Order: sequence, then structure tokens, then C-alpha cells
Amino acid sequence: MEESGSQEALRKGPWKLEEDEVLLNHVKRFGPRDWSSIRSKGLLQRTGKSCRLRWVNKLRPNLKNGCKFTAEEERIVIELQAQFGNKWAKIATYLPGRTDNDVKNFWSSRQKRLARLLQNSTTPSKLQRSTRKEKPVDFDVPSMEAPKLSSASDGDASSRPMSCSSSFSADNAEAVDMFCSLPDLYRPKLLGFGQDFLQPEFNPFPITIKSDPQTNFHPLPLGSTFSSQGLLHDPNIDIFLEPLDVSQLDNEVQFPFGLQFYEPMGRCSSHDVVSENVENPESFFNEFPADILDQIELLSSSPEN
DNA sequence: AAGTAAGGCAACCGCCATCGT
DNA sequence: CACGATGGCGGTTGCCTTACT
Repeated sequence: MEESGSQEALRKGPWKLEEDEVLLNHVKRFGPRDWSSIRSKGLLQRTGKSCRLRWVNKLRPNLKNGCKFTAEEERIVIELQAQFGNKWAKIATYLPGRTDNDVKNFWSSRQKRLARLLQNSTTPSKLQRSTRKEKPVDFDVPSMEAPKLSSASDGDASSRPMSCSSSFSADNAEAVDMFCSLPDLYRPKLLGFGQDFLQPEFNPFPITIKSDPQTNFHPLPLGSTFSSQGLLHDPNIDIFLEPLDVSQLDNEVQFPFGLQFYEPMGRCSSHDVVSENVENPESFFNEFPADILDQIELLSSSPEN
């Protein structure tokens, strides 16, 4: 069937420069609307949907095209995804210059990495197969030692059955190491999830890292990582890991960039997003701070000897 | 140098909500 | 109220690039 008489066949695929120009001209004249009229006027052989998508994702002003997600942006996405679910358009409103497609793609990539990591951790045969990022790395992880941050249950060796030493030689030892090496993510209660995660006896640190509201908490410098900032030894780490209080953000779409997410004194949000998802393994990983993935990969790629 | 796997990204598809007639 | 057109959104696919063997 011909495309409605005089109209040429619908064009698909990558956009040409000329098409972009036509689209930009249309928007300049009529604003970002009436997408379907672009085709009906014979300006472009693209559907209105396609035009709109092109505008939203590529031609709109102030887009951060080609820029990788910053650590802060990643953190925001992770927090908001935990809060809203896969509401990419909504999440994107908190990220100036980012589109829902950007967020979606970012998340998708992240999930793939996680999936691959998990698979590696459960299929030892594949663990040996190097992947792109799994080249042997001289990754010195002194700061990833079990943090001595609290006296709460620090001395209770029984509550930490899996030391991070190399004495454990199970097939997925590397994977276990990965998680042994992780700090108490976000909140201690998060770790209530999956005692049998990876290993039946797997029992993450019962350490409770307390924040002291009296101390001068320094918010996490943007773009920093646990190890680089020595945060594993930071007594304020619990504050640092406090989930973003999205309920506040929700009221005000404006999201000040460069915002210090974790106020020194701040209201400790009672909105504990993380705990809501504790039963869900996938969600468990979703809560990981952005940098953690990189840490995990580095750890998992560490030479075994 | 060639082959391959993974990452990143752009674009399409299908569903759904809204709006105008 | 019903229906079609349109736009918005999330999921998915496919292509290109990069890194590694």
C-alpha cells in the first residue's frame, strides 16, 4: 500500500542533517508541537512521533549530548529509580540536559553490567573468561578492608563468617570477596537482605555505622568514590549513604546542580527507600551507589593470586 | 590483523492517556 | 458517549565503536 497517495514512503533510520534543519525550522516557527503536521505539509517523510523523538532526544537546546553521566547524575538516577521505578521521563526531569532515553540507556547498561557480574559470580567457569574490563589490574584495595568503624559488633567474629581473606576458596570466591569488600551500603538494614545471597552463610557486616550529627559532616565531594575519599573510614559514612530525600525533590522539580545531597545536619530522611526493596534482589543491586559497580568490577577482575 | 564481546547510543514499536470532533 | 488522531512513555532492537584476545 502506498503511503497515502502523493506522500513518499515513510523514512526511517538515522536522521540526516537536512532533516534536522527542517525540523529545527519547524520548531522555530511553530514551537515543539504539531509534529504530525510536519509530514502532512510534506516537509519531512517522518512520522510525527519520529519528529518529536528526534527533537526531544537530540535537537532540544541544552542537551548534554555525548557527555557521560557524572557520578552525581548516576547517584540521582539510582535514588530516583528506587523511588519511582522505571519512570524515566520523570527521573529525567531531575537531570537537566538529560532525556528519558538517556536515563533509560544508562540504566539499561547498568543492569547489563550487573547481570554479567552476577552471572560471573554464579558461574565460575565463566568467571575465568576475561571480559573487556576484566583484564588483570593491579588494584590495590587497602581501603576496602573491613572497616573498623564501629564498636557495636565489631569484635563479634561470628557475625562475620566470611572474612575477606583469601582463605575462602569457593568457586565464587571472587564474587563473595566483592561483597565482603563492600562497605555497609546505604544503611545497615539493607544488609538484611539475602543472608544466603551468593553463599548460604553469607552474612555481610553487621557493623552499624553511626553518624554523629554533632560532628562537622562534610558532604561527599561530587564525583568521589569510596576508596578515593577514604570514606570507608569516615565516621560519617552513614550520612553519606543516606538516600536522597526524593520526597523533597518531588515537590520542586528544580534540582539544583552541584547540590550537596547530604546535608550535614540534615533531616535524616525517614523515607527509607532502600528498605522497601530489601526483599527484592534486583532492587538490592539497584540501590548500589554508582561508584560501587566500578569497584566491584575492579575487584572481580583482581588477579586471584 | 582479524575476530569477538561488551558498551553506548539512536531510533523504532506498541501501549496508553488525552483531546477534539 | 464513541471514536479517531495525536502525543507521551517505557521497552526493545539494531548498529557502531571500543577494548580485548
